[in-house]
Amino acid sequence: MKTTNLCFVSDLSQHLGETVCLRGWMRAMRSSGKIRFVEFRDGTSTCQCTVEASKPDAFAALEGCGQESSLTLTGTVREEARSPGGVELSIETVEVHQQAMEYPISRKEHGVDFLMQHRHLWLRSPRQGAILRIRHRVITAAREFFDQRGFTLIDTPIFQPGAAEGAGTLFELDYFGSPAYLAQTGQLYLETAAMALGKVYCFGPTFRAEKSKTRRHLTEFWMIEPEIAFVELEDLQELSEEFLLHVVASVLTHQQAELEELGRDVGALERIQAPFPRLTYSEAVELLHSPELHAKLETELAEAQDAVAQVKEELSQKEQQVSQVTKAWKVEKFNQEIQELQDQIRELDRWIAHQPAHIEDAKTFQWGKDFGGDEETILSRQFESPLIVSEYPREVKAFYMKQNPDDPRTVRNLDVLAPEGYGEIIGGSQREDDLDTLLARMREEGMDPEPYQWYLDLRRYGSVPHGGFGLGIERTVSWICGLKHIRETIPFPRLMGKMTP
RNA sequence: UCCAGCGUGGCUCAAUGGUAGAGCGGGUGACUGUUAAUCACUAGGUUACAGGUUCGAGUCCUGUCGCUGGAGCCA
Repeated sequence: MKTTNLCFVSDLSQHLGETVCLRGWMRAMRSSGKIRFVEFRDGTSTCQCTVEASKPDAFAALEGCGQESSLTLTGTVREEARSPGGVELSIETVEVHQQAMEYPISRKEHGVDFLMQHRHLWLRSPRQGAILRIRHRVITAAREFFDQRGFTLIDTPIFQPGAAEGAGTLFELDYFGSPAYLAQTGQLYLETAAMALGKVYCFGPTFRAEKSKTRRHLTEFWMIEPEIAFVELEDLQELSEEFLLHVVASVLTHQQAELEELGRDVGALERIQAPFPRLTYSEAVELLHSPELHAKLETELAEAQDAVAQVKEELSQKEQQVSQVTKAWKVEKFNQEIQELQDQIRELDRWIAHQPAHIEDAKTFQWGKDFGGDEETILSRQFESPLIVSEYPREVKAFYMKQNPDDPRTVRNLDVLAPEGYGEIIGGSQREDDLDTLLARMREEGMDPEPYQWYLDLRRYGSVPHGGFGLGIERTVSWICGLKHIRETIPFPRLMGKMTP
């Protein structure tokens, strides 16, 4: 498409006084008789454009254009205090590519179900755009981190013959008459590549058939997994720390505008610093049992009750204000805010109601159990930086994790828990590199070693200490963006019972 | 799989068991500085579905389906 002086909205302010051409979509149009205001977006940003009746062709061209009509606009750029953003395009000519009518997503509030059914259009909204840009930054920063350290990208297969972990969580499919499964990790293959190239990573989709309907789960998500020869648990702890610091710093450097669009508390991200707190599983259990923690949880409970009182105060103020408002849509806006406050109160109340049970669970937590979401939340909320928990009981972890030489009850693994209660974003381990120990462990799990001969070969031919971890992209994005639900972190989320669009 | 909550115009929501309504969005018209513009007029409904109770059901009861959140499992 031939255009002259093509320009993007994001750098409009560098073209003051010039005649430029913008291509994009109409987000909204307001009219005041002889002047029309076009809110215009082109994928980089949004700006206000105006056209006056003194330009009859351009003025008429916008007639009948609904929200999301596609347009090419030419006009002059000028400073304008009355325009949001301070810059405005005075339109000279309008080319309408397509007149859109009755765009389903209005600028009012919508329910989640409706938005999810219109996910293909929902992506056009500013908030979703901001999340997708941050997702891109997280992925770019993650790859950059490993690339700069001499890692080689290895693509592991998505069709896989069996499970690395529990088989019940895999999607089974028919592979020319034989059962096959969608990958839930590239790890076993990655280990072979680490023995070939030393430092490797994979980045791809992974699939879990878990029937989880929560704000933290997808059935299809993306994971980046490094795997390194000649490393032990302590090296992995350090690597995961440097890795997360790099990703967070990169987002803070490049995506301030997006974090602001999302209303993210940037301070919480800025306060993250090395060294991250490190606890062994046993220390974490001790922490759960400690009276200091219980006292702190009691304090949190009291604070939450104060918070409820505060929100209720705010609520009654709003309810008073609403009676003085006459415009119907403003009343409705107030009602929406009131609704939100009531939701907040309900959530806090639920948290308060469960808190005694949480404290009790923490007190009575038994060594040997895996941490549930509640324990993870309690632990990670004690720190401002991500928390590294290592050396879990062997029974609750996968067969390939290296047995702890100092304590055969535990393995040399690590989980990294994001702050603010976002839970596990990294899971990994040093791998069992001794053939006999690994075989014994597989027998313990009732696994047939036969299909794993290729994997066991790594322990026969030049075995070395090695390990790696996996970072869930969506959980990381969810945490960095401060989102309530993981479904907004991926363009087309796959959830239990949801495949379209 | 289990527990809880919710299904009313395209969207967001109202409606003591008694005539189904508002705002937004759509359409028509007015307005040269709008910021979810404003104002006037207008079209739009088998209240998720199937039974039941009742003189009368959007509202009460039973079942089905769908959605949402949580548990378990996990990144």
